[in-house]
Amino acid sequence: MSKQLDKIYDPKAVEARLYDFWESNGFFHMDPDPDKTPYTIVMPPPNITGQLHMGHALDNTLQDILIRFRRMQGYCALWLPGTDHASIATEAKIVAAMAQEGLTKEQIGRDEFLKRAWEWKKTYGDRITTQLRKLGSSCDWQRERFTMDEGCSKAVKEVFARLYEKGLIYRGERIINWCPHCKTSISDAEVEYSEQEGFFWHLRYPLADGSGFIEVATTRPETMMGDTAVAVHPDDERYKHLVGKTLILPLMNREIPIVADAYVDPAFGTGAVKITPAHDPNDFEVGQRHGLPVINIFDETATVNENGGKYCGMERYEARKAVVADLEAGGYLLRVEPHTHNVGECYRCHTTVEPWVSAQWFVKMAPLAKPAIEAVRSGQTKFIPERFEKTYFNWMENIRDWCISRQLWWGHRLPVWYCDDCGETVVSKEDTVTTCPKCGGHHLTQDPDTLDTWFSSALWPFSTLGWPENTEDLRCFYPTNTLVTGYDIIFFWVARMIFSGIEHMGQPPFNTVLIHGLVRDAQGRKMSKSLGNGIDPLQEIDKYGADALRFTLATGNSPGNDMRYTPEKAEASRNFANKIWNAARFVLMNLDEAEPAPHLPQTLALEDKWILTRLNDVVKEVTENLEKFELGIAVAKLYDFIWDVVCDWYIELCKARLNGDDPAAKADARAMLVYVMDRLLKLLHPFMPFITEEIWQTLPHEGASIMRAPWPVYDPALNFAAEAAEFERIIEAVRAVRNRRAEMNVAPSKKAALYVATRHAATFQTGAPFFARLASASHVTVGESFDLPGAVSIVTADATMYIPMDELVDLAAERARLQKEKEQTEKVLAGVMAKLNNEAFTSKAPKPIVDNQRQAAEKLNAKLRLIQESLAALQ
RNA sequence: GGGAGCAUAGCUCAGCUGGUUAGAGCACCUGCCUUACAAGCAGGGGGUCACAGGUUCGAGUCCUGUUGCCCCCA
Repeated sequence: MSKQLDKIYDPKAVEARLYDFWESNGFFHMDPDPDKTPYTIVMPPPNITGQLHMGHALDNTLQDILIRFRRMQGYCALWLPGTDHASIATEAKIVAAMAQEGLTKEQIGRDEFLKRAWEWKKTYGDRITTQLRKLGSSCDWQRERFTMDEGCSKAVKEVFARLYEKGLIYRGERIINWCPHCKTSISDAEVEYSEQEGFFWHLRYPLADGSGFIEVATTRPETMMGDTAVAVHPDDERYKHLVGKTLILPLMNREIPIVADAYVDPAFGTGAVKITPAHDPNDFEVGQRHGLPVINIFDETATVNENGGKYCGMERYEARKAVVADLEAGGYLLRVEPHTHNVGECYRCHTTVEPWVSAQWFVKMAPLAKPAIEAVRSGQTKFIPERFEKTYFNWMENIRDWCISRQLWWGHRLPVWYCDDCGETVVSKEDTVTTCPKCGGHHLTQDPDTLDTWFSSALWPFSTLGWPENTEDLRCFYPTNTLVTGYDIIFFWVARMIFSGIEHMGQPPFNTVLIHGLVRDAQGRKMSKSLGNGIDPLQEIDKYGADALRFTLATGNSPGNDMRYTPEKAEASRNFANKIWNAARFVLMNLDEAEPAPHLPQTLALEDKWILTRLNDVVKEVTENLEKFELGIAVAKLYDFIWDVVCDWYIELCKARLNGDDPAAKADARAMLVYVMDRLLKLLHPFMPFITEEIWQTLPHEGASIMRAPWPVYDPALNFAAEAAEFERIIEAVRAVRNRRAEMNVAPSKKAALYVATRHAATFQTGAPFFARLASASHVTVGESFDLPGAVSIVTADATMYIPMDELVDLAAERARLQKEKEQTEKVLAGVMAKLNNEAFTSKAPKPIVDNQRQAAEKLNAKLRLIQESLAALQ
């Protein structure tokens, strides 16, 4: 015995050590290599505010599996990591932290605030990357990037300037989504809608000429101070005669027109809608069409401003109460009915968003969306699963211009200056602009706003590779290959990367988007901070090991689907790790000091040919599954093969030779075990990197690390289909004996002689030692037939086996059992024969399927014959 | 209102382009400390694959409809 392993695998003892070993040896690093095909993944950069959560764990596990697989396959495999400045999320956290000290950002000013933000980045940015290391992520840390580092900032300015010059970025006074808590605009994608119980207030707006009134219904009475019209459908007979007349806006005593607009649904409510262009996106458009004034009644905190008359200074919900009370007092409130409606919330702080008119910067989407749609339509970029392409098309085809300016301080400041002298707008890639290109003035002020955090993320696949410089990295690794991410950020990020890549690089940023779902809790609920049901992956790593966590996440996963995480699954994965560990212990304890590197022995036993054939199949299938991104299927196959085939059978089979007297056979068995383990560890390495490395290093091996070892390849020379099938006969017979003994409650320790009557004498002669070891046979006799009255008989398609155990045999029970087995076999055979006797089946079904059924029938017939013989012998 | 997904063993889920007698893990039952592993070994019970039609030689798998549950978009 050369080395010894503990009885139980202890992840804590190996993970940190192996990670350091990999990282310090540069095994994660990849330089452009003209002799290799590149394979690139850019990591979705986690926010610097974040802790590693299950979503990250899943996302990065999948990426790591793919990159380790491709690296072993010999690709120039680069996984580029980094973090995101997450403007709004980070700023909110810093503001909250400052509030603890009783400070506001206005008090300390922009420069001081940014200083704090960078300190924050320094403190918390490293936390998440440390956590990614614990997971085993084999990303190239030498290339780690940050969305606000120098290179990314340069790319941002470059893109902004280019798009501005092309007229694809513009500034405009528009209605946008405003978060009164974060005090910034947000994009359409950043608004989440939720159903809320509310009310429909029916109001009476009197006609100016005193001839009556119009009834309007609204969910937001407090916005009435900003009403500038009432709209009805042009074909609505009820109101046709009123169009063009004016109404007196209650409480405000302002005259507003009645307009006709097809936007109004006559069947909804009263068919008359109050129009508040400043505070409703649809009303804004109606207002545009009819040239209505826009009266903004809220300030940046959604508090009523001076346009709101006596309600000035009231917060929006307070104003609602006051307005409703006054309407009621004035006789304008007709009735109130309950009503559920969709309310938009800020995706960061969940404050109800206020539609608000303000001057913002936008990206003109139509020209960018068109080629981005085409790239997916043509298959240049594929989504897995494909159905997400529909989601993507639907969004891209109905996309509105992207509001990119944010009234925040943490982020990329707009590269825009305004000339104080002549009012010129200057966009520049330079850090500062001192002279106005129009009037030559020197008084320029930079726009105080920053960019939407997703503006820089959209450039991630090329900004991280050196763009706008034409670097070697960029030439080698762009376009990247696979983007792995959740369906929840297809709009935020994936779509924007695609159009950005096409616009600035001339081709889409990746060819495959592998979409995964959410990791939910045991009850299927979304893990969330507010529910407190989040499971900390680091705690799970601590309990079960990183490999077990990874294995769990990979096993339960199929593309696009959510999964549940339960500790029981992690436990099962840990048990699997321990199983491999112990298999390795067994191999190890049989090895000599001087055991050579993995190789095949000169002489292959029948069981060797069987396992090599099976292994070969697994190599082929797992490789294919991984290439098709069927990671969950690949890992399940490995699990089954390693546990059920190698551990439960092959290792047990090898014990016959290892414990025998033939030194040559012993050496062969040892070599085979080393060879098989070597292959298995390699196949499993992408999923369970730590334990596979630890074992691989202990066993004879070639190379410095398993993570740089070559991926196993299917070898036609090692395909022994006929011998493998021959060996399966033995396995089937062993199973049948065990089964029979278990039924009879015979303890394994109670050995008994076994007589095998078969036409495959040679095969069963070879299998004799296995019956002894695996089927509690004290002695095995193989022959053509035996006359053993009163013995227990066991029938397979290839053999009838007898165990003389007189004291245990109840002849009547034995007959009943055989009768039952006979009936069962007949039933199955009948099903098969029904197919074979069906002319339509034999003529139309593919030949292999028909042959398969023929063989099945043959086997069943053989078995039936043997059962009948046994029954006859019992008479 | 538009679109997508899911429904398979008690629980969690596989089942890829239709093809042996529908699988796994956990749970359950029986027997085992067989010198790698009790986090284990051997065996077992348990499913009208949501429902109703259809296509096909053949449907858990494809089509249509129904029901239920979730999700996204407006």
